[in-house]
Amino acid sequence: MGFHHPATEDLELPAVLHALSDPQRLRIVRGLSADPEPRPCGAFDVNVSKSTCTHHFRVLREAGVIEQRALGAARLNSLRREDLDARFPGLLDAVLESVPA
Amino acid sequence: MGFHHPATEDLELPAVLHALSDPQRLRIVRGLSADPEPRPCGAFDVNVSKSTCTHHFRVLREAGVIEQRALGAARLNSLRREDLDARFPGLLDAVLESVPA
DNA sequence: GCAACAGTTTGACGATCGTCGTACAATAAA
DNA sequence: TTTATTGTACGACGATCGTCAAACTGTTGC
Repeated sequence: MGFHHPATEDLELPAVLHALSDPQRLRIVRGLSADPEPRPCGAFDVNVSKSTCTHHFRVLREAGVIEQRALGAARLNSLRREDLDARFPGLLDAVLESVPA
Repeated sequence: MGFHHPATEDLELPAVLHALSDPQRLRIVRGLSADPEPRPCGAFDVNVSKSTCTHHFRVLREAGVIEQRALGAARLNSLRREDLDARFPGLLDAVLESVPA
């Protein structure tokens, strides 16, 4: 419950880059960008266990890449695109537009 | 001596992001961007030991962020800006233009 | 109430990371 | 030929990482 979301001005570049440097998390962010509709953790194409999933979403949240909002038992995840663009202009777009490999 | 530099088309986003996610390496890249003149490892504002320095330059090189060219005993480091821009347009600029914290 | 569902917490595991010191190789300068 | 200078190679160290399974909390629905 103690969901900590860093303030926009507290976002740190190394933390954001590290959060984005993992393939699984990159896939989460890509999915969230393709369809910005906030949705629960289970609704992502991530083939790892539940606990690993929790871990990845926490890394993304604590770096300030995503926002997690509780809705009942679920956690609605959304991209903090505005905050990221304000703090690191062009970064998210550059990451997302890179050839999907 | 077996300096391995990945080909442009082999650059991988997670590896590049990981290479850039360390403060020391970020400082190296920033310095190399501020003054693109190729220069030896010792000419950087990095306060770690020699061996750690070698390590950081290798991570950057193997991710394809920098190029290392031997000149006598020294290793001339330069930014692979064109290759990075070709493979991940806008990424390096976004990283470098983010507020220097 | 009870079962199913959605995530978290904890603890563990091997792997990688950032760091160092020492020893080494190669070049440059004396 | 010595003696610096520049950087690499090789362990080593504690810390963090990505992963999992098991147990748990909280919600939804019967």
